[in-house]
Amino acid sequence: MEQLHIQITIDPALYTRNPETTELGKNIVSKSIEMIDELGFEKFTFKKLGVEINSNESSIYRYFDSKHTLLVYLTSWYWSWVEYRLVFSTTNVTNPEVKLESALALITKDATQDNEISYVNEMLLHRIIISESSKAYHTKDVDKENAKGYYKTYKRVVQRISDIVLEINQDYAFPHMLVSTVIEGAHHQRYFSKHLPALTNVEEGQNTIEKFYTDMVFKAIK
Amino acid sequence: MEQLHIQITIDPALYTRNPETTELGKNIVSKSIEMIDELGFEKFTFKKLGVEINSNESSIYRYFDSKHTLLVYLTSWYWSWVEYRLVFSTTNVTNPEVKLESALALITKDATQDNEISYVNEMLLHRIIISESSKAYHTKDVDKENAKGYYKTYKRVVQRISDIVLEINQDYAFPHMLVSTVIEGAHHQRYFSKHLPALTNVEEGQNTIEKFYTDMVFKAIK
DNA sequence: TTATTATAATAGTAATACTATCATATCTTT
DNA sequence: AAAGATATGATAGTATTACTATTATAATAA
Repeated sequence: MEQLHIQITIDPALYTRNPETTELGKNIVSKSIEMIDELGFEKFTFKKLGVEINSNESSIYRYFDSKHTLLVYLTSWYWSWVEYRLVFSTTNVTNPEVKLESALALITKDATQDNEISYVNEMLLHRIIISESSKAYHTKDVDKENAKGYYKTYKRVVQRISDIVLEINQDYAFPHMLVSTVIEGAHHQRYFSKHLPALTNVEEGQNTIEKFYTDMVFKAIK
Repeated sequence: MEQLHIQITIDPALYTRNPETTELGKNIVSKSIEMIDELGFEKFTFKKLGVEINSNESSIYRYFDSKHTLLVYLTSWYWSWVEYRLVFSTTNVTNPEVKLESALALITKDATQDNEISYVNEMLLHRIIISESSKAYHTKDVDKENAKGYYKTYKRVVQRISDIVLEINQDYAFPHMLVSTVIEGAHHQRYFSKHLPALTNVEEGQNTIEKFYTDMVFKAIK
């Protein structure tokens, strides 16, 4: 993709100090992605992160008030990034079928290295989203957090793709369900293919996940 | 459903002492379901459970060696229960389309109170599965635990329904993906309808989730 | 140069997820 | 009925977690 020097803007509700504005902040985001990928969210701690970036636990707390909000921040970042690429790849495309195909490719394809934003490793982030992101909203505080706008960017992506679905068939009754099923499903299938293959039919290097969901969606809305 | 006095058998790998064999064990299972539903998995602890059942933390550890294995135990129990009802509702049915419809109803419908096994509140358990069960396999230890058979019952349910799909269309290439997509999807949609309604099109009392997935599956495999 | 702000270092707290030990109650076997 | 085995309960202890609070120091802006 072209180098556009875009900036992903995150809702200030998700941080106490904006990590994008300082070196320390960017280190926190950058290294936390690596460490959550490596340790898993449960074993990742701000103390360990502090050691890795030669900083201090207390300094990290000035940017994020808990490791939970950091996770929500990362998922929000991820969905903003998806939204950007979604808009980029669908504007000026008139045929809604073609648009939907690009959109589905975007949400079902394996992420490839793509260094648009220097301090975020999008490939690792994608892996975190697959294995950890559901923990962001499976909390007893979902409703409170939803009210604060924590999940806005995810909802916006679902809305945009649902709109494309409705362009193709305005009478289809379940566009949001269909789109969120594909998004969550693609994550699950990718996780299952690695860890619980009995739950999938994924074949290496065959784009099975993309094929399966593209086929499913177009049949569903016809 | 008929009272058959069935017993759900759980793989001994999932407990250190079989909770079904003692009053204390049954209390642990019973009350843990209530408490996980109420507090969420993160805030639930063996200490709090001990207080509630007038027993002791250390006694609970004699049945389950961690709260994580207790969660896996509960999900395994749930899938065994689903499998039992699945077999019950599909044997002697010759038409595979009818079988698939029952199977889909079973995995997409809202659970109703059904006191077959006295000490397990299946309705609450279903709610736990919806909001907490993905935490059971989103661990860094999945592979190890999978090797120990922790997710066997879930896989068996997926296999059985996949077999029905293949009875209808033996050339369909993605039966396991389709079935696991529906199972996970139905849980997500039910959770979203309560907490993140922008991601669904659920309408109260309309069986939207069942309708959506039934429609989707039959179109997909044709 | 002073004032402001950011960061680092240290200490402290309540809770968590356990493990270990020992006493007591209960149940089984002879 | 006594002796032995087993289950449970009570208590204590540990390392770690997820923070909060305080103070010192370094870097930057007015």
